[in-house]
Amino acid sequence: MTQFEPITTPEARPAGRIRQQNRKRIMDAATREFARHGFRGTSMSAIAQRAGLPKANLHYYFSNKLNLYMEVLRRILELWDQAFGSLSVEDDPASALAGYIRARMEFSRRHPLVSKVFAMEIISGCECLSSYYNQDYRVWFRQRTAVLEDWIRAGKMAPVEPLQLVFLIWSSTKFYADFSEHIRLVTDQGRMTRHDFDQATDGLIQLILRGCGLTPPARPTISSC
Amino acid sequence: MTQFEPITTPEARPAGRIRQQNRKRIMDAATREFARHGFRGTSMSAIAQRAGLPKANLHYYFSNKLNLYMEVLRRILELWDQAFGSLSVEDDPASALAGYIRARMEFSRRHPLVSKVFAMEIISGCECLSSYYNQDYRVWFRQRTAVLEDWIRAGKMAPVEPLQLVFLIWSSTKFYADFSEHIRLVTDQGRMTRHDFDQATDGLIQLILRGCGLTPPARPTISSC
DNA sequence: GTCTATACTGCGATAGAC
DNA sequence: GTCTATCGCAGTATAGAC
Repeated sequence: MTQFEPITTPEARPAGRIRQQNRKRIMDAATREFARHGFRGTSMSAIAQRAGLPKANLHYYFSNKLNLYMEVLRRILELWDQAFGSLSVEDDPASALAGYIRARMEFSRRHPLVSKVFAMEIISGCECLSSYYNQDYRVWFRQRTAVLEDWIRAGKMAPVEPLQLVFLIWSSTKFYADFSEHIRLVTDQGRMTRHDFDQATDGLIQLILRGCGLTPPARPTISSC
Repeated sequence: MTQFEPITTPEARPAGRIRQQNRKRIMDAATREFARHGFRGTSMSAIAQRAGLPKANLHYYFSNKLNLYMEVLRRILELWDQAFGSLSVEDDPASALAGYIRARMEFSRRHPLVSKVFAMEIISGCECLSSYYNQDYRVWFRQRTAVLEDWIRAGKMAPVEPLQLVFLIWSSTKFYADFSEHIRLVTDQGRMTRHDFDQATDGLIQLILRGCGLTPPARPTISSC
């Protein structure tokens, strides 16, 4: 099914530009709404309004609400997989962990809505995500903790419970996306700037690496103040 | 308005036992539902069903859905205030921070639903909580970070950005309540036991305190294995 | 392929019998 | 004070004109 195959069967149709554009418009709008109100709390009309389309139109692109939601989740998981490379035993623990924290913070900064949809789904009980957990993720996760165990066994870092460390990094970085409103209200400032994020990232790296008995590597100061 | 005042005016009525019981039943049921589906995603009928009451009955105890939600939030904030004492400059940083982390983890273990309602509300944009943030909380929060600053200035701990440290503790402990389903699916085990929580708590204390340049105090091993 | 009109369901909330 | 019946409305989804 290449892009240049002649349009014959309806299924194989490579979906016109307008269709793809509208699908994206809808999914972007849906992401915003789902991030704020979760699956049940979101209405198709709200999504339609945000996408600038009549609500009946959504059913032309997505068979139903659940289908749209699943597509949004699927796109999120793709983004996710792209964003975080895998750790390797050969890596230097300090720079590998720092890189991981940095990548996660960058994700929180660039895709806060995506992170929120994910958070909502998990808090709601993972009904739509459980299939995903059963597949590749658990393997990917074990591989990650296994690397940490190897590092500890080799004396490269303090004997930290790998699971706890991964959870710590997960939660502390995700926090800056999911609870941005909490941060905004507590600090009494506007939304965090790129610079704020950089500082928070460096601080987290310092804290966590020191917590693991590691010294943070020289931070790549591309900054321009 | 004591408990023994004669029943005269309707407002001052000390609200019969049954009424108080039913209110609690409803609020408990509501907490479960709100924790799972957020404000918009929760229906009054679902709450009624869980509480074992006809849905019209809820409107007898709470004027409307928003009112019920706000009451649930208010009860949560009370619990919150009770749970976490305030830090003092005189305290020993290590044991004070350890105590704080322990208190938060204990809260996550005992009140996961409460934590989830709170998380949902924040992710949804804090529309109902913003008034709370404007009042005492910000002061309470500043006082807390100020103590950290004092400790750092006195050379009692490493120069960590206080805000980041508080956020780190907030997120890493809240994680065990809000993302319990994620943990369950990743670890492929049942719900975390009390013992699991104790281990996670100790691990977190180790990691965070070392990250702050502190040595964890001897942990109060009341355990009985 | 796209929009308008509408069917049908379940929601929050209320009226009124008891 | 409590329950049954029901209203009005917003929700998802579809039918059918164009």
